[in-house]
Amino acid sequence: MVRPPACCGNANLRRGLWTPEEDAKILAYVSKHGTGNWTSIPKKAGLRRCGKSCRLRWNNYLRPDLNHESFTQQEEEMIVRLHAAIGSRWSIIAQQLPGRTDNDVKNHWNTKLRKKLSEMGIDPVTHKPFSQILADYGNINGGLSRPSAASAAATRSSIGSLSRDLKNVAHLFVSNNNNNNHPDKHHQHNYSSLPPQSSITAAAHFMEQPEEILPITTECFVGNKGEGGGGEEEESMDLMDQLQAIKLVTEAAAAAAAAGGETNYYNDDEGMAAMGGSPFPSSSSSSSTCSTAAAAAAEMKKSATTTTTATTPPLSFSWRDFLLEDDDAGGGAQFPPENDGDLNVNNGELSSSGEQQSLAAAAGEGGMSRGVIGCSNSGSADGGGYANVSSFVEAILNEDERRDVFLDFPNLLQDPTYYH
DNA sequence: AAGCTAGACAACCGCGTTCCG
DNA sequence: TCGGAACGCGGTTGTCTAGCT
Repeated sequence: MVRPPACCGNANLRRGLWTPEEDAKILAYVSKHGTGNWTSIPKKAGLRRCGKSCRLRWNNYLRPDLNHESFTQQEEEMIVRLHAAIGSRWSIIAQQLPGRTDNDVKNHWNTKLRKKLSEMGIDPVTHKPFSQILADYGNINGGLSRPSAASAAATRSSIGSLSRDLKNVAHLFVSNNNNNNHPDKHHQHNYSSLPPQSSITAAAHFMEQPEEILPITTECFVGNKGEGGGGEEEESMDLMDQLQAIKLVTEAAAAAAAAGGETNYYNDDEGMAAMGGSPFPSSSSSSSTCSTAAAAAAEMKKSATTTTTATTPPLSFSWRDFLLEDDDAGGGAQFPPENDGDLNVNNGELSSSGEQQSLAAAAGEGGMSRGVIGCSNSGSADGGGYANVSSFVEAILNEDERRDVFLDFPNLLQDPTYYH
């Protein structure tokens, strides 16, 4: 029999949905004192909740830097791609989506994206077509014939080398950015001497080396996290570094495609049709193949100021990209996707102006449904309903509390990193 | 109008990890 | 070094709403 957590075992503690009054209390308290020890916060704030519940409420809903609007197309792409790469590591995926929590991402995946993929005939777990899974199953039973061994091996080789290359590029990234993060000098590749742009060249070069055959699995990305003491592999690469590696390689693939005159824009009408009958609207520019942080930031800033522009390139995204077909698929599905897989900068609309949006997101009309502040779920796709409403925090705090907060902590409601 | 159902999402639970005395 | 508390994370459940019959 497992003993319930001490903080939650008290029968006098409230559970269930939060009331606006409770939200106001915790907001007022955190505004003044920050988020220290969560177990003591409910008591000090006058809440009959356990600390864990308070922390969850704060992290998942009340934090001023959260984006309460519906997920954008770019965010959905990011989620699906990252899920294909690393599986249900929601917190890591959420880190790539400013203003989103792991719970947000997880819920959105479970309610929307998984279903979308399934409707497209793609297994949301393996990101392979159901038909291929069935075919593979048949193969296991000695059934269906496969394409020529030569072509299959070639494809497998390129994928295998890619998985290795991801690690190599990640090391490059690590050595370029952390300088001394890797204790083992053996892993400090020469590429660290290359300028940042050269990483793309290096990555592209890696992708042409088929001499090693390694299966590409999620373990290629997460297997050596070192979590729980299980990291036997000598290269204990941080997952965020791995994500950066994915980014680099996808950039390299995009650059290679561009050099070869290939584009992947709207090249999958079938997939688009499956997603709802039309290509995704190009709600913002995400054309960045920029390789430097400065360029990415500039791109992000640019896109943040435009919602729709006729001149911005169409979204370089195909749902086929999300297929993780292996050897005999032959349908153009590749990993990584050909187009730009920039993991960090695609959400310009959320980042630079994100805090203002998130502050305003859940207040205003429709922001108080279900008796819980901010459960608007209005899903206004253009966010127009949020532009001029008072902030989310303001909506919760009453007049006096608000005044106190602004007087005592003028930066609180403007700096999303205030608490961290 | 009432009942039913599916969708959406907030919140909880349990477990592993990290922190700290 | 050890043990307990705190924290973080992923899976699951609960609750509410909207739409349909």
